[in-house]
Amino acid sequence: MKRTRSRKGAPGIVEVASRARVSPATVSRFFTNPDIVKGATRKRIEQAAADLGYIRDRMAGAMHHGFSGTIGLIVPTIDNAIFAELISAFANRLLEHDRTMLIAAHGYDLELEIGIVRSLLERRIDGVAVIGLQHAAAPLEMLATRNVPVLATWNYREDSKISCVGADNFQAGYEVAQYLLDHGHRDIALVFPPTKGNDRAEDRLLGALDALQKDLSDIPPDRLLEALYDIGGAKKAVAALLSGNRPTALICGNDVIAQGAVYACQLLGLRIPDDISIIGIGDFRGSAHMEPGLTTCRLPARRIGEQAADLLCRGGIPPASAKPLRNQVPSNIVVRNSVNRI
Amino acid sequence: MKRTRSRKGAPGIVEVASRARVSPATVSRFFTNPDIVKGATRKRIEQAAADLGYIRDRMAGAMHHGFSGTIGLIVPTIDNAIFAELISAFANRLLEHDRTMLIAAHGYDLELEIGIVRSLLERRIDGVAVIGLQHAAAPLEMLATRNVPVLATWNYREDSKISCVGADNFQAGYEVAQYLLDHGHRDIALVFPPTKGNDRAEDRLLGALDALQKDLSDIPPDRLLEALYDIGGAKKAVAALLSGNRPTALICGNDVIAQGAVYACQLLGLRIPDDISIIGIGDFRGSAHMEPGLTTCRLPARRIGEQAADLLCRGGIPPASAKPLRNQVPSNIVVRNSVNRI
DNA sequence: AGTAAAGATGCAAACGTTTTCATTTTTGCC
DNA sequence: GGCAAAAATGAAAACGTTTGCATCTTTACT
Repeated sequence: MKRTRSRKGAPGIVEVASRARVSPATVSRFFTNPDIVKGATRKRIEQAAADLGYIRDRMAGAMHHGFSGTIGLIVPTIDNAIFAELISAFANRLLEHDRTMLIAAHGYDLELEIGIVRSLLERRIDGVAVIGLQHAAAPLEMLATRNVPVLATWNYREDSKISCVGADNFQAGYEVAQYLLDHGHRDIALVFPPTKGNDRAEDRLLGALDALQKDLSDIPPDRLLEALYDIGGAKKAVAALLSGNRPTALICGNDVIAQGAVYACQLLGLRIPDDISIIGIGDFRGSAHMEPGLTTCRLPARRIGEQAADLLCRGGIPPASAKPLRNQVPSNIVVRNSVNRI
Repeated sequence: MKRTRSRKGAPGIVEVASRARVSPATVSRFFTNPDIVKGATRKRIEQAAADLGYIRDRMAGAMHHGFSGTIGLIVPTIDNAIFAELISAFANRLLEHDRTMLIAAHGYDLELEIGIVRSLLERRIDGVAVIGLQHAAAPLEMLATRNVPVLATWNYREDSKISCVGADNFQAGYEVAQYLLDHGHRDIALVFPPTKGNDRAEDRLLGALDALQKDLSDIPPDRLLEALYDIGGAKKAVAALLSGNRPTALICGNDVIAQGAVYACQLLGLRIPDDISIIGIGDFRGSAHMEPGLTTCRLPARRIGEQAADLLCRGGIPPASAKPLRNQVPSNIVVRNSVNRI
């Protein structure tokens, strides 16, 4: 099983060193902390490294200080608008910090997380960001044992067990519901993804219900719909709902579902917002430009991603044993054209 | 700058070895190739490793054989439906191969690729997948020098300089144009992203033009529109186009643009396909479910991603000096409801 | 000009595996 | 039961850096 294809062509630090007529140690110092080598020497090393096309081997370095310069990101899914902006922002910000991102998806199956965490740990990640606050104990323990900082993103709770940066999803749910109430809606249906293992969706739903139950009697069960986490599924579910006696407004657990709902309406020839109002949560890419523009609760994904990256890179995350760090980013309703006053 | 937080809690192969009363070498063998250690010993090692919560350190391993178990993926953008399915499929398949994915985006700026490649190389990636066939020379050279296999995905050309797996984008462009011609359209406008540095878009455009020019005289310049790579931009551009004397059909460089075009029509109160036909390229997530369902040319992103991962993991990619490997995956028109016969 | 402190550099020992080679144990066979 | 061959294991040398300590230069100050 000998691989013929080897890293043979690659010059190492010692080649650079001998070409620059210094010791390997100095070359190493030059790369980690250029200021401590004298100007003249620095020039020579720079030149030698350039001539040879030297590329650092961070793995070898990581053997010592234990830091690989790699940060993990575990998301439920990549193939979806939901986390795209977060992932993107996170990755770009990591790059600015001279880190790289190891990413993996578990498809909303929290049990898979353990395998992923293990795989990341084997690669010596310096830290890991996850989505949401709800996770199996095992992976968290594994990370804690090895003192790898973990940061939950996307959702914020003031009583979170682990450090988090995100928006208060309960409040987001509350706000959209309140918004509809404020606009005179009284017959409101909710379309949400399965909340099992998904604290974001759960919190939103709870928030919405909380607001609604203040003004309304209990929500009849047929006004609470479960839709799978994609446009097609939501479209079908909503189409079914709307064929019957229909509510005046829809709260969608996220913008992807809202998009499906909008399509369902168009399919049925219902005008939005005249015949029915729709509000989403998330403000994903595309929500602004669809027709009609989707009124939704904006969760600042970019900001969350960037903050998460900064925190993880700067090492500002307290160990698992200490009080978690909790950063809340604000969410806010952005009103467009999918909700009517009645 | 001493970090207090260390990997101290982590047992190594030697701890496992002594607990199992074998040499470290045997433990190592157990993990790389379990079959060559005797059943009884195997049990003991298994047990010891479990007791200690041992996790392999692939970095240390990589120091020898040079393979890190990490594959890079460089995409123009993550935050976009375009590559989401590809990325997702690629990542999942890598996981099955027990590899992890290092991903980075350059935002359609090929000059940034060099920095990314360098950063990946520093982490000793075993291979890298890129999008499209057009790339700056420097990063490619860097990779070739170090014998890191490179695979271009998404686009296929029979004369590609580097190994590739993808669909023939020229043909895809040709097909959608031909499809419109077959449906009686003669006044056709094209909405494409900037083709500079984007061989996929360029090939599609060339293909479409090729088909059109067989049947039509030259395309008047006002029928060729450039739209930015996002829904909002496309929507605006198309809305402007359609306010004037409008074509009977639109060829969109990809489904994202098509989506923007659809919204533009809805904004203007144009019915699709009665007032205007729209065809896309890509068949991204959501295209099937929008209203109307988008007729488009399907590029099998999932398949491309999986093939790419397989190729990269199995080591089936010829060195840069040899004849490239070229895998074409078929594209095909999927007809839905956005094109009319006239 | 002389000396102590500060600044640069070199030496060599890590880091945690894998792997070659040598050695020991087991197996198959007469 | 003994012997050769095969299988399993062990010892130790890598892999390419970083870093503490030691050494050699330079600087700053009297």
